[in-house]
This record gives sequence, structure tokens and C-alpha cells, in this order.
Amino acid sequence: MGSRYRGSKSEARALSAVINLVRAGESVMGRLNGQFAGLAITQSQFSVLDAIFHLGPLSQRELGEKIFRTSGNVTMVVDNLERGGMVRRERDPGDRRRVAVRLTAKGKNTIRELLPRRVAAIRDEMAALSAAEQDELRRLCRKLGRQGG
Amino acid sequence: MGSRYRGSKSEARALSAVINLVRAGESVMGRLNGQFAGLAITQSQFSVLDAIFHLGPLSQRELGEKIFRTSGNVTMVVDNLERGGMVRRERDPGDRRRVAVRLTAKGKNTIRELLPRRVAAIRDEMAALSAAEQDELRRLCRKLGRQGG
DNA sequence: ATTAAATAGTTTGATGTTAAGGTAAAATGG
DNA sequence: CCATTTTACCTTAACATCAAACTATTTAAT
Repeated sequence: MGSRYRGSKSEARALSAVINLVRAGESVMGRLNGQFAGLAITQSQFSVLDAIFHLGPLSQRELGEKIFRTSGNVTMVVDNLERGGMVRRERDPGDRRRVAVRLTAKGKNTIRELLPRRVAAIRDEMAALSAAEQDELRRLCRKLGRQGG
Repeated sequence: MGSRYRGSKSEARALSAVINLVRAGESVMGRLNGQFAGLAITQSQFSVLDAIFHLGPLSQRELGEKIFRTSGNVTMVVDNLERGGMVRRERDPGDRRRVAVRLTAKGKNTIRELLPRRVAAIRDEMAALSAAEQDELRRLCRKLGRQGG
């Protein structure tokens, strides 16, 4: 997405907004994920632990919905978390297609330790904006996100 | 990043803003990349073609700067573009460490065809916001993006 | 000139990601 | 009950991504 497109004013405005939107998201997340450097955890893994921590055991389908990823992807992320001893898979006896993903003690400790740090880092990141600006950003982003589904 | 964190008001506000920011960026880009479905081109490849198209031949280091990716990543993306006949690598005779990445005729045709479509799609995406809102979104995102680097 | 440091690019290993296709189980409709 | 469809998960192939280690080349320091 170059910044040199010569078109209508409205196109230039939309282009610039999108570029900055995507860049802001990437750079904020990039800095937040710097927290995990060295720790044996990734952003996707954090998202999964976080979801289970707050919502209780979930099936992989539900996890995919929560973190907006495909089922194939959830399979791999849960694989890696399971290998690290963070979660346990439990086949649902009632519906044997389903697999409940549950936190282990280690997983619970990990997310309990990481969450406050993550929240603090987010607070710091957003400190660049006033409270009103944060609310406005949220409002605008919601309008955009809802768009296609 | 769950939405059930019980903390201070300022933390909840920051959290919600970040979640919606990242989600908006991902969902907008996801829909935009739907354009490429079926075409033999990915978002990263598009970014590289776009950068060279607008700025002229670039070294891989410069490309990495433009698209905010590591040099190892640029190597692979350029590999794939080169394999597809979109770009050509040319070793710089003055500094034999450098490689200039240049558009081929095919690459030039491709990006010339894709760019207007992409711009139109972006305009449509952003039509959910008024001009003033787009400008405000841009302003807020710039503030955030600048933060750490 | 010799050595040390910096730079450009590549490679490797691990993880993530999707799309497309496959298997098993459950639900649905005769 | 049986066939069909749907659902949940897994697998594969291709691409993306980073961090770290590596090669080749250039620049800087002595």
C-alpha cells in the first residue's frame, strides 16, 4: 500500500486511514509481543490460554471463533500448548467429535502471571491517547470491523 | 485478549480500544486480501510489487524497511515473486552485497492491474466512516504507531 | 596493510496461517 | 433403520514470519 497513489481526494483519505490503521495495530501488537520474547509462549498461544482462563474449557471450534482463526490453525496451536504442558485435551464423552481444551495447573499459573503484565503494557501503549480518544478509536474501529462480518 | 478483565476503568478502556483496533485492522485486511483469492499473489507479494512500482528498484534491506518485515522474510517473498516472473534480482556492481529488486514487464502489468482494484476496495471499506471520521482515525492511529519506533 | 566491526543477504528451525481435502461422529429425513 | 448431510477435528501443501546463526563484502581503526 504505497503512499504515492494519485487519485481522488476520497481515495487518498481512505488509503491513508487504512495504512495507518493496519500499521498501528501491527506495531502495537509487535511491541506487546516483545513481552513474550524469551518466554516459551507466542501471541496465539496467549490468546488461547486467555480465552480458556476467562471462559472455561472450550472446544477447538469455539476457540477458533474466539481468536478468529481456522480450525487447522487451532489444532496446531493447541498441539504446541499441549506439548508445553499448558493445556490438556479431553474428548467429550457425550459428543465424541468434540475435544474440550482445558488449562493445566501450569497453564493456569502461566496465564495468571502473564495477564497483569499484558494489561499493564496495553495501558502504557494506549497512554498516548486520552480517555476520550481511546473511546473514539474504539468506536471507529468497531464500525470498520463489523463491515463484512 | 479477553473481554472479561476486571480491572480499573482506564485498563478496561485501553483493552477495549486495542482489541478493536487490532480486530479492525485484521478484518479489513482479511477482506481486502480476499481480492487476491485465486490470483497467484499474496499480501506480502503485493506490498513488495507496490513498493517497487512507486519507488523504483529497491534493495531487499530497503524493501524490508518499507513493508516492516525482517530481511529473512524479504528473501523468501522476493524468491517467490522471482519464481513467478514478477521481479528480477540484480547484484549491484558497486556494492556486491546489495541486490536491486526490479519489476519485470509481467510484474509491472500485474501491479498496474491490481492497484486500482485495491484502491477501490479500500475506498469501499472505509465508506463506513465519514471523511472526518477517516481523518480522525488516521490521526489517532498515527499517534499510536509512532509510540515505540 | 591487517584486523575488527558493520552491513546485505541467505539459511535454518520453529511457529503461525490459510485453503482444501480427509476421517469420524452426530443429526436429519425419509 | 438407512442414506444423506452436517459438524468437529485432523492433515497436507504452500506461504509467511521471526530470531539466530552464517557467508560475503565493505568500512573503519590502528
